[in-house]
Amino acid sequence: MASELMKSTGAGDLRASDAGSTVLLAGWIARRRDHGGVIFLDLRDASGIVQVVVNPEDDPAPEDTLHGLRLEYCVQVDGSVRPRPEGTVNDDLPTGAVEVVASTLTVLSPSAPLPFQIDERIDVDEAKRLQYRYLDMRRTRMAENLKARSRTIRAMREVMDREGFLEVETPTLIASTPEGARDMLVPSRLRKGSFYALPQSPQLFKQLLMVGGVERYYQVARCYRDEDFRADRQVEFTQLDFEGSFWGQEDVLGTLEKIAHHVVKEIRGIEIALPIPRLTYAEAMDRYGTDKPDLRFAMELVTLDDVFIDTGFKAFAGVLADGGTVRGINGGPLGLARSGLDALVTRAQDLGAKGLVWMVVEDDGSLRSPVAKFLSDSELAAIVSAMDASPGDTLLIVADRVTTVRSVLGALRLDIGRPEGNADLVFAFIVDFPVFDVGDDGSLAPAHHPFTAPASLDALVETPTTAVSKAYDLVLNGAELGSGSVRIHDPSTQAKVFEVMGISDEEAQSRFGWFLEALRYGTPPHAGFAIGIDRMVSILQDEPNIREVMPFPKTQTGADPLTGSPGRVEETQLVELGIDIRQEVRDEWISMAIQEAVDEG
RNA sequence: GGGGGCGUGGUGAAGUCUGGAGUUCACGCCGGCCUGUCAAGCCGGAGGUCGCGGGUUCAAAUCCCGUCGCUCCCGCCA
Repeated sequence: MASELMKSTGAGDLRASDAGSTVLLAGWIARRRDHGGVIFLDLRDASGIVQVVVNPEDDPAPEDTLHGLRLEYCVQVDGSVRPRPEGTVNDDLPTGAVEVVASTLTVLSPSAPLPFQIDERIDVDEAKRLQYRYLDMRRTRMAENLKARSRTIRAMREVMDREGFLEVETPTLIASTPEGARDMLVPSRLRKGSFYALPQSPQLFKQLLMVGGVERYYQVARCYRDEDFRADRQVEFTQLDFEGSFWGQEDVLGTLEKIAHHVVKEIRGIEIALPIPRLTYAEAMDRYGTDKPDLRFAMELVTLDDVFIDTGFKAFAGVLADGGTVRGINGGPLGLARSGLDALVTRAQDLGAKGLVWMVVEDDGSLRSPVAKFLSDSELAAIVSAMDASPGDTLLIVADRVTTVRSVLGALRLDIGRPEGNADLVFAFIVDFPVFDVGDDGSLAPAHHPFTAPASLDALVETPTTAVSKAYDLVLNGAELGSGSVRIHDPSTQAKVFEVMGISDEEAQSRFGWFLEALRYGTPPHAGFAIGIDRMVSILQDEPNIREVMPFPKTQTGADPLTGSPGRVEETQLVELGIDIRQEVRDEWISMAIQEAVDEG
C-alpha cells in the first residue's frame, strides 16, 4: 500500500509564485491570533513559517476544535495559497506575500502546556532548555545552529572528497593508552576486570591506515576526554580527523586552507583571504602572550627591558635583576576613570601578577601614572616611543617572570581588545611548537603525543628545552580549532624520542608495542590534523559556548538533564561485568537517595 | 581540588545591598468578547514553601552558616 501523503510542501518555501496552488501542509502552531470570526495561525515546520487563515464558516474543522487550537499543536492543513490582501503583506516573513486558506484542518497531535515559550526573545534557563531539548530545538536559534553544523560537516566532506580522501571509520572501543587526558572506560563482560577505552582521538588507528596504504584518510570522529568541562569543552566532542601519506606540514596546512575557505564560504557566504597567516609558537608567545592569539586586533606585547635597564624604580629593577622582564601593551584610547584603571590592576592581580602599572598619555605627551614620579624623563620618553603611544592612549605594564607577564598581558589584551575594522573571522596557523613545555621550575613535560616528529633529532637530544617539533595548530579568533603534526614514521627515531621523553623501552612496548610493530613494515612519511567541529561551528554562529551547536550536550558536571545520564545500574549488571562497588560508594548512593527523597518531599 | 556569578507563580525579570504582609512588570495558562491579525486586541480569573536545610531576629526572598543545581574561570585538557 502506498504511504499516505501527509504534506506536499514546506511552509517556509511558499512564495508569491505559488499563489493559486493547492497545498497540504503539516507542522506546529507557532502563534495563533483568534479573532472569533477568523483565526490566523503561524504554521511552522522545518522550512520556516507561513500564515494560515482559518475561516470557521468554511468548516475546515468543528468550531470547538478551531477555537481550541493551542501553541505547538501539531496540525495538518489542506488549503490554497493566495496573495495576501492589500495592506496585509508581512515584510518580516520570507513567506509574507502569501497566506494559505485552510479548507481542512486536522490536529495530528495536541500539545500539553509548554514548560517554556518557544520564543526567541526570552533567554530561558539553560538547564530547562537541556531538559526539554526537543522543544528548544523548535526555536530558531537551535534549529539554525543544527543546520549550520550539518552544512559545515557537509562542506568539510566536499573538500575531502574532492581531494581524494577515503572516509574510514575507526573503532570507538579501544585499548586504553592514557596520553595526558583521562580515558573514558567501558567494562568488558566477556573479559571481566578488563576495560575498553573510548578514543581521545583516532590517532594511532589513522597512522595504522597510513601503514595500510590508505594514503588519504578522513573521518568525522566522535572523541572523548574525561576532563573538566568548559564553555568550549565537553567530554564528548566531534572532530574532522584527517591524515595523508607522503605528506609534510605544507600539505596539511594547504588542505586546512581549502577546508577553512570552503566552510566559511558555505556558512558565512564570504571568502577568507589565503594564505592563512603563520606565526611560530615563539612569535605568538612573544607578541600576544599566548599560543592561540586573537588576531582580529593588534595590541601586541612590547618588551621594555632595555628602557628600564638602569631604572631607579625599585619594583622594575628588582624584577630585572631576578631575570624577569618588563613588558606592556598599548590599550589605545580606553578613556577609563580611576576606578576603571584600578579594576584593571585588580584583574591583573587576579591573573597572577604582583601588580600592574598603568599610564595615560596626556595631550602634551606626558605620562600620567602613579609611578611616573619614580621614572626619569628619558625613561618616560622611551616608553612613549617604544609603545608607539599617542595622546589619550592607556598603557599597561607588567613586570614579573616572563611566563607570568605573558599570561597576564595576554589575558588583559583579550579583556580590552576589540576587533579592528571589519575583522570578523581571522584564522592563523601556529607552527614550530616546542617539544617540551618548560615549567617555571625548569621541569620538562611533553607538549604533544610522543608520535610527533621533532624538527631535528639532534636538536632534541642536545637542547631539549628549546627543541621544536613539526607540530602546528589552527587558530580562529583566539580559539584553538585543532592540532596536527608530522608523525614519526621510522622506528629508530621513535625509540629515540621515547628515550628523550623518559619512556622506557619496556613501557613503550607495553603501551604501544602493537603500534611500534606496525611502524617496522615500510611506513610512509605521513602527517595529519584534527579540527574541532563543535568549536568551529560555535564561532561561525557567534555562539558563546559549544553546547549551543550540539544537539544534546551535557552540563558542566557531566549530566544530561533530559535522560538523566549518567545513572546507576542494577546490581545484576555489575555482577555480570565483574565490577564490585566499594562500600563507601554504596553508602554515598544511599545518602544521595535519601537527599533526593527529602528534596522531593 | 579552588575562586566568582546565578537560583523569586509555567517563562523572563525587578525586589535582596539598607529585614517589616508574596509586592510589581511582561509573556504564557484558564474563561468570555471579537472577521484582517501577524509579539493581535479588550474584559475577567487562576497560579509561588522566594532551590533545600539550619541559624540570628518580635519579624527573613532579604542577614549568617551549610547544602544542592546551573554557569564562567584556575587547576586539568600530552
